[in-house]
Amino acid sequence: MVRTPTLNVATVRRLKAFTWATDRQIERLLSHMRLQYVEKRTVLFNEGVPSDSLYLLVSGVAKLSLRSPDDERVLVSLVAPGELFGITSLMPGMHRAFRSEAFSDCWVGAVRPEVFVTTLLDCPFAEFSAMMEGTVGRWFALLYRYTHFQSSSLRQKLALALLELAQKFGVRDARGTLLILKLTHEDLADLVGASRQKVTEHMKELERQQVLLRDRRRLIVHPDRLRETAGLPVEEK
Amino acid sequence: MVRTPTLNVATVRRLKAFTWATDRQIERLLSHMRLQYVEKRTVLFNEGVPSDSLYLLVSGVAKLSLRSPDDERVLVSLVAPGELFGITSLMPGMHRAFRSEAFSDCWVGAVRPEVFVTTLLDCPFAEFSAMMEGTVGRWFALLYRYTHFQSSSLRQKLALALLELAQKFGVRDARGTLLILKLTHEDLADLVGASRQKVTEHMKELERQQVLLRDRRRLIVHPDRLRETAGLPVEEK
DNA sequence: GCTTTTTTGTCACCTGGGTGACACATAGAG
DNA sequence: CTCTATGTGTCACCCAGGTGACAAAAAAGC
Repeated sequence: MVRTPTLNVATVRRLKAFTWATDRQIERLLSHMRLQYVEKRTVLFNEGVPSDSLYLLVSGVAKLSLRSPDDERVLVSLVAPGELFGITSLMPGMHRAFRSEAFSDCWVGAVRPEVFVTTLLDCPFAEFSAMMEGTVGRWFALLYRYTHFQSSSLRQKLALALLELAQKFGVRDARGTLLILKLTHEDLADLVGASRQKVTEHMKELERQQVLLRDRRRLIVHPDRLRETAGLPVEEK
Repeated sequence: MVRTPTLNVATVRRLKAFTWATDRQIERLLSHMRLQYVEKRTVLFNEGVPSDSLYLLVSGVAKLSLRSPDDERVLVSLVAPGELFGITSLMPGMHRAFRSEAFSDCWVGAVRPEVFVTTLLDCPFAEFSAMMEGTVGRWFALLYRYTHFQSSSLRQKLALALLELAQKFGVRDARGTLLILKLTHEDLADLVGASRQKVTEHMKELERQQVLLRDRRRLIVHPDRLRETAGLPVEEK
């Protein structure tokens, strides 16, 4: 049988969590936290599902991972006791970026993100949340790209990078999405961490496959086909 | 000659920046923002320097990059007009993670992070900042690792991953830093995106080089030597 | 326009790391 | 203490992508 750990201010302090908060704040937070036991290998949440809870790892080790195009698991990070995870819940309407599962038997505390923010910061959740999105939201996109790079071929990395560029610099055009930047193959190579020569080869190939085309030194890409060559689920939005 | 753009509420709205803020808030923010012209290829800040400003890209394209062990530049991201960058300034005492330079001629607006937070969120900067560190700080470490993976050999990736694990799960020990986890080579392989076999080979080699040693299934690492094999500057802290 | 510089396209060749296969070691489970 | 499952060590072989080299094509100066 597993003994339920006591979760009080002293425990939280020992875990070095919320070091900036006062005892009173932590007490209030704990009163809203539900403690749960998660057995090794059990999935706590999956990537893609709406994120409505924020978690504190009390004991054990948790694991964040994602599924690559070729259905392998990429281990993104191991979570140590005292760490918060499931942070996508702090941004409005965001879905889980990673799957979380217990790497060893764990005790985790779950809170609603609104409660977390209002008790610890005394500021409306909606505002905080918008602020987070406006500031660190972009960095999540980066993390997303890089974690997905991990298990991808050069072709897929290129597609992923071009997709990100299309989101940032793209304008709709009769022929697709026009990137309002003049990028050399060398820039792209630096972006995906490859050699210029191979980028040239793959770009040529992508052009041949009608995934993109070039008008002088401007690129026009076809996001859906890019998404396909990147090996992403062709999501509709 | 370059014409200075006007920076008013309408411009900000057009850029789709701070969409959640009220006109009044934006006005106040703008009154504290100093606009500057950055010529193509000019460095705005370098990685490692203290971060005391937050930037809004008004026009042009900015570039974030980092220097890899073998002195190549990794292009981390291209910044589009309307994006905020230099976000490390929102976390207490953090240094710049990337170098930022103008990819094309740019106009950027700079604000002090305290002003940014207090005008847009009406909450003490110190608290917000601590909150950011406690929540998204960990993700920065991840981003750091992944961006550095980009240009690294498997050996270096392993060293980088072990360093991160040492920070999270390490306890000091007579022989070095003991990782309080039982990790298989397969786990490590998943973490660095490599095959189990090669991880075995490299771990053996690292053991031979006294970078780490094993006590049954527990690892004891030597952070300084890891940092060295990872190709990081051997920082003292 | 003409010249210089920067990009692009394509080779041939090399190498780090992936794959499959299998023996050995270790650790839980009973 | 034995049995079984899971992890480790080491092969031989293969391939994606790096490297260097160079010609053709575009841009950028002037």
